Amino acid sequence: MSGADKKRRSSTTWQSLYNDVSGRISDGYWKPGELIPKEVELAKEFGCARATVNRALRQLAEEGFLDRRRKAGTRVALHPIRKATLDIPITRLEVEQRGGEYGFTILTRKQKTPPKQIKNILGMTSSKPLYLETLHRADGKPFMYETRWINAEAVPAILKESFDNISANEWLVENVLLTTGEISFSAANATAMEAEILEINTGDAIFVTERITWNGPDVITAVRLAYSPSFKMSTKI
Amino acid sequence: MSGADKKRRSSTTWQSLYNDVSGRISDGYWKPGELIPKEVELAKEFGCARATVNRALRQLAEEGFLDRRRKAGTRVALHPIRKATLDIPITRLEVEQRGGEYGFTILTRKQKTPPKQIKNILGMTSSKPLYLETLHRADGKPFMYETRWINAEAVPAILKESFDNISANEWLVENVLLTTGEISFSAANATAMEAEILEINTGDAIFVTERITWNGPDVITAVRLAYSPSFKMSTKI
DNA sequence: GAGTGGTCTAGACCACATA
DNA sequence: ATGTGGTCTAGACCACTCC
Repeated sequence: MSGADKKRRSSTTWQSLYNDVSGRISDGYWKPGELIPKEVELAKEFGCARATVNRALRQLAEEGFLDRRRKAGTRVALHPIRKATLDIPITRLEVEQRGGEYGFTILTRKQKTPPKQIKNILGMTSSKPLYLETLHRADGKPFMYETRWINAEAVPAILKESFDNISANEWLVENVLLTTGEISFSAANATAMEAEILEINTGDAIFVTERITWNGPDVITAVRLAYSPSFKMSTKI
Repeated sequence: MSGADKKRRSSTTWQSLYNDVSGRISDGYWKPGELIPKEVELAKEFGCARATVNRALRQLAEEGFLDRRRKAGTRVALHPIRKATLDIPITRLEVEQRGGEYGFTILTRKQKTPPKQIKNILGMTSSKPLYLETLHRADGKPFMYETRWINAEAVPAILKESFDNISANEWLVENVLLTTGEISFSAANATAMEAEILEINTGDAIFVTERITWNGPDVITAVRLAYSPSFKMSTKI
């Protein structure tokens, strides 16, 4: 080996290995359910460090193409579960990304006793939660109708916010960081009231997302978003 | 330092660092938009290797909480875009995970000239694509109605498949690996025909997902799934 | 040009699941 | 008990960006 070679980087990057392994799966060289060589062997075959192999295989496992288990080794996934990643931006950005001009109106804002269903979600609170109804608009036209309950005990500062310039959505995102939550998507027929607010017909199919957000053990907010019928949520997989 | 200490693992793992950094963000020690210390500094502060810091910060960045750029450093995300990851299993598993017994019926199966809209998606093909309508059932009741176009040129083997024991969905997953695609979710009012098939009322809101799947440059399949009204898709974020 | 994150290496120990 | 992936370290070079 010449002196000029002694510092030559291996040309195997984790991404190139990722591609090579992908190729072997997609062209059937390794079949679903099959055990693939262990990290040390792949490292030797590709002339790179085991850490590099690990990086590539971990990525493929995260994406659902490989199943990895200690001692048992790495297998090609039998049922590659595709994972679709949806970005959930604040509504203002969602509208702006679609090229619309954002606006919103607070339709209702008061502290009130929640119905039992919401009470169960928010848990025991000594003070009444804040209830908000907001109509979000794109280019002046109704885009989405939001009904939200906020646990005033967990976020007392919100009672002082006017929401003149910032929606509850955005306020919470900026003031309550690192939350966890559950989100669901479904379809519903617009009620008469929803139809009037969104300027559509009663019974029109609307896309609904519901979210419950926690900060540690405390429920912060429960929200239902009813989108205008033309709404479509999409992503690459 | 005693001999017994010389091999003591550092107690800083990338996950503990992940939690520490998360904590500093959520309790406001580092605020949105703020530059946080560089990797070398954090490594020194936490007494670990830079690679460990990198692992923790990379994870937080992937999850949208940090913005990282070479030279510019690492900042707390201004608008932490939450990412919801949806698992898209094959329909059989989807039904079984909900505790139902899976069944399906092929309602239509023929090669035919597609409407213009589908032709645009599939691209120029010399042979007619395969058109399939499938009703998927859970415990015998309609669960989801699938209409699918398959590019017979890209997957000629599918013309020989009877689909007696395996749905088109599942066949494609097992035979065409490592695809890319686009997926969208929306709501629609059931047409009279859809209502009859799903045993619901015309106009009922149904949850619709549409997918286009590529294998490299070739479109493999375009499919529309119309779910029974009670369907709700949910995930943690 | 210079600073920061991105990645690779070689070696080591650890944790977990299987046999 | 043993084998495999999971992780950590210390050091190095690279690549992208901002100035």
